[in-house]
Amino acid sequence: MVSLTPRAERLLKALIEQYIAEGQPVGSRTLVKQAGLEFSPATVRNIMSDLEELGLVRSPHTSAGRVPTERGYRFFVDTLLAVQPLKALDTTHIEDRLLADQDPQQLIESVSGLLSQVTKLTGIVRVPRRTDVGFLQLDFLALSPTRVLVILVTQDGQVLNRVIHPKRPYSASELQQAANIFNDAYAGRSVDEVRRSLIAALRRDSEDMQQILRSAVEMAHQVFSGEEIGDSPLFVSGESNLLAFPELSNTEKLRRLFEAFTAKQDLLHLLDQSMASQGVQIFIGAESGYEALASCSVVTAPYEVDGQIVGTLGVIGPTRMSYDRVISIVDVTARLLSGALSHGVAG
Amino acid sequence: MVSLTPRAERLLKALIEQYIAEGQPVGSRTLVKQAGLEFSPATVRNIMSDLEELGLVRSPHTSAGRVPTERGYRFFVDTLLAVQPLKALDTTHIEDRLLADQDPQQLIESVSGLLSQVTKLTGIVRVPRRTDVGFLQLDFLALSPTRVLVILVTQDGQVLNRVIHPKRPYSASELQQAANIFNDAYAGRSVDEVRRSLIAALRRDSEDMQQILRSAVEMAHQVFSGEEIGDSPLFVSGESNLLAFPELSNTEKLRRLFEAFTAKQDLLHLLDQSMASQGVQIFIGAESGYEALASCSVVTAPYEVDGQIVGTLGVIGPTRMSYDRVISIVDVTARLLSGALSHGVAG
DNA sequence: CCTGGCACTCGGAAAGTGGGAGTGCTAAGA
DNA sequence: TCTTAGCACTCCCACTTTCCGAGTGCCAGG
Repeated sequence: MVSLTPRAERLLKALIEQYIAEGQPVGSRTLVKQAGLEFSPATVRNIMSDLEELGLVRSPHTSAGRVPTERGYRFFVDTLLAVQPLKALDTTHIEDRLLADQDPQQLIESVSGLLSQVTKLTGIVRVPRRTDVGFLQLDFLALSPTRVLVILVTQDGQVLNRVIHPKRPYSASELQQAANIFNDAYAGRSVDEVRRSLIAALRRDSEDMQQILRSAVEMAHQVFSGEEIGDSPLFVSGESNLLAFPELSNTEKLRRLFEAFTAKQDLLHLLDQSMASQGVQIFIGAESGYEALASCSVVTAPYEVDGQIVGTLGVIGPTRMSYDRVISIVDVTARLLSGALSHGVAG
Repeated sequence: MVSLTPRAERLLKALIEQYIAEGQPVGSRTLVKQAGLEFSPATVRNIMSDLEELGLVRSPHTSAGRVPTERGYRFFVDTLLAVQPLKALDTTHIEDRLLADQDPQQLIESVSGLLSQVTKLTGIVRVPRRTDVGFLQLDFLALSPTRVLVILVTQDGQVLNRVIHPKRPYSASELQQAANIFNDAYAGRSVDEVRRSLIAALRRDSEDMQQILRSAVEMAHQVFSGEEIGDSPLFVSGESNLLAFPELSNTEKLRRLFEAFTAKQDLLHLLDQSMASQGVQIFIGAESGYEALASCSVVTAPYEVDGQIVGTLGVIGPTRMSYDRVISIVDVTARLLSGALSHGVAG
């Protein structure tokens, strides 16, 4: 939409890079020196004035240099930024960290920590709990006469457990039998299907069922109706990295941000959006639409299992972040995670 | 050790209470007015001078009022503080929150959130994973030809699971048989015992064993040797509450503190100490022995299951915290949690 | 031993100052 | 027409100065 002369583009790029590196408003003289431009500060001033009219930069005050606006960052990211591939060193570092951990669930959880360590920002990962996953097995174990441990296993290896308090005591063999009947009845169906059938079965007249299956259905229902299945938890790591940025150290802003990390609601919505599209997505400042994320940018990328997008990971930092580096890290991490997960499932 | 005249005690108490409430150095005049003392500011000054010599208060500078020292807080907590019982309202609030959640593991986890919400400080809970707990059942489930899900259940209802990659593929019935043999062999022993026997069994010549048991032992070993059992995770909630305190907003201090929350190592050690003794324990400032906790106090209390201490919970806040309130909240929460857990196990 | 009085100290807010970085504008040069 | 040097101007920031008030310590009298 905005079109600039090549020279103006070059200038804007240099300005933003300088500002990202130093965090100080950039003046015409510094810019000429730093970027090795072949025209004079006066010319730079003229061009910067144009850029200011276009809303790509602004001066905090008359005698300060220029600072990128959110629109400026957006233009920079869309048009000027050539994301170069990560150094092999970094890639292997990430790869090593991802391969060290074999259990898919743990793997995904550890990724937020990995992202925060590599970027020195805050890492976030939305963990999928697919509800179309296959049901594998249910177990009833008596812990005490009134407490039964129900263990639900899905075909992708998730294990969910819950302690329930049945109406009457069951013997170990009764529980065993109930589990067997239940497993036979529901083998191979998806978790969603099982949940629906359970609800239907509970509505139906209990006379239709064997007494023992009836009990099994009742107990199983308490696990299948739990929030854990289909719930999408969010892992956030490295919040304290953000304390290092002076532009965020405004206590009120920081407080809001940290509350958003705790509440997670806004972040979840944001990551949902990201899940709808492929590749790296970038939300700069107000673009995210959440007040708490003002003066922050979020870089996200979905990850896949066997070609299907199942979750999102990303990084949160100040708008003044090293976009090229962060983008490539997020991108590579998403790819490597997808690979590790698909690999894991396949063999 | 230190003994004060009743008047000096009264003065110190009033001073500390005032300082806790306002956060500003307390002058002689304010103290007289605020605490309704029947002697003059000059007298108060004399007494404060004595208190300063004893190291219980200090002035930030010549013409400021007095501020409690850590020693002063310690004396206050040990001698002057009469912890009044919590209002019934608060108690029932905590009680409700604790009863809402039935699963012991979740219950314990939610307590840190509860503590942080009620105190507006940071809540911490050390979750026990006792290794002397009884082994209940092991399951082997084939996820794919090369991936076996191992599920370990203890008698207190903990469920641990791990995906392993056995050397050769096993059929479902082989796995079932292996689990049966294993469960028969180790039924009723403690997790620790099982772990030890597994190691011993692996050392012994494999000729002694049935081939199938040998496989079971090898696979089980990978789960029992995992760090999860006997590992003691730590839950921390409400870190961002601490952002509200000006005395901590020094960025460097805050950073250290948040890093301690992430690393958890120091906190774990501290809570271990607390677990060794009964009742509420208070660590004021440097008493904790951890640099990161400077100008913070930690109030902890162990909680029990059936009369035996299994874990610790507590609150971290600035040294200038409302000790009486925090102490009673921590105390009540520990008692109620103990009750809820013991109740749960018993019936 | 308490208390009023008084001199003293010190921090912090308010106001003043100078320097420097940076701008916009203008006019001359390419 | 575009670029550039020059210059006046602006404004922040860091520094100093000033001033006030809160608070202290000490002394002398009750």
